[in-house]
Amino acid sequence: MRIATYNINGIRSRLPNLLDWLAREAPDIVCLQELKAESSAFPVKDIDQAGYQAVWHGQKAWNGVAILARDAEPLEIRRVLPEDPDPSQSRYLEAAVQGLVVGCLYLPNGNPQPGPRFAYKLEWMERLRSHAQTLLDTGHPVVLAGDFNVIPTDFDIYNTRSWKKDALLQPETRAQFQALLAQGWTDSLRYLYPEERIFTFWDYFRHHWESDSGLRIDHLLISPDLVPRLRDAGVDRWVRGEPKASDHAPTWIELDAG
DNA sequence: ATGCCCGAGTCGCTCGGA
Repeated sequence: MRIATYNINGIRSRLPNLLDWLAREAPDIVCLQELKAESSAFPVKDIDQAGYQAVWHGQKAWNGVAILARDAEPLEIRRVLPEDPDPSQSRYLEAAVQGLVVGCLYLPNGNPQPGPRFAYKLEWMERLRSHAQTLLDTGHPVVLAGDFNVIPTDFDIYNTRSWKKDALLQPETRAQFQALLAQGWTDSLRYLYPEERIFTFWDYFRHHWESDSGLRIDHLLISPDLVPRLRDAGVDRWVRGEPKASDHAPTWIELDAG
């Protein structure tokens, strides 16, 4: 079973890219972020014709998350992070699907830093950590997947020179991410490929895709009981090279049947 | 120290993204 996370950066303008990817890679479960569309504008019919059922939580212009399942129905558990500092932002969606609990998240960017946006990011991470502990305590197999907007280490970025002040790699940001992992979560891609340079995002500036100057910020964290089932992980880089591509590439894990 | 390249809405500009 393959589970993917993909920051689509506008589902309306990039629906063809999404459908091409679904048709070619056929992931079983998909977490989408940055729909940039209201819930009423979610392309249910196209997703259905592609063979997927979905739950989604949109928002006008910004944010927005969805969980898709191929030939299965995702059962919504919640559509807001408990005690979210600003629940008007659609950044979290959780569903039960294929015997898993899947949390789809779009963590705040946090720039400029310092400032209220960065404070909101750290507060959100605090709330995520609290909820993540609750999920672990249930004993269910859980995948937390999404755009974390966290560069875990300097090995996860092509070069830190022009990013020193960026919210994505500040010590406080990294400490929060490490504290999350310390609860018992596994960063699946890094776990399987500790020595590989892996990127999931290349910004539109300065020909960063062409020079492979990327970041690893899209993550799939798995609960302890899923580690023995972790078969493989990767990034569908070809998607980033398509015309009108999102600045993120789909990132996935493969799990053995439970 | 700032812009670069994008999508979306307020629409020919600003804002947020990362």
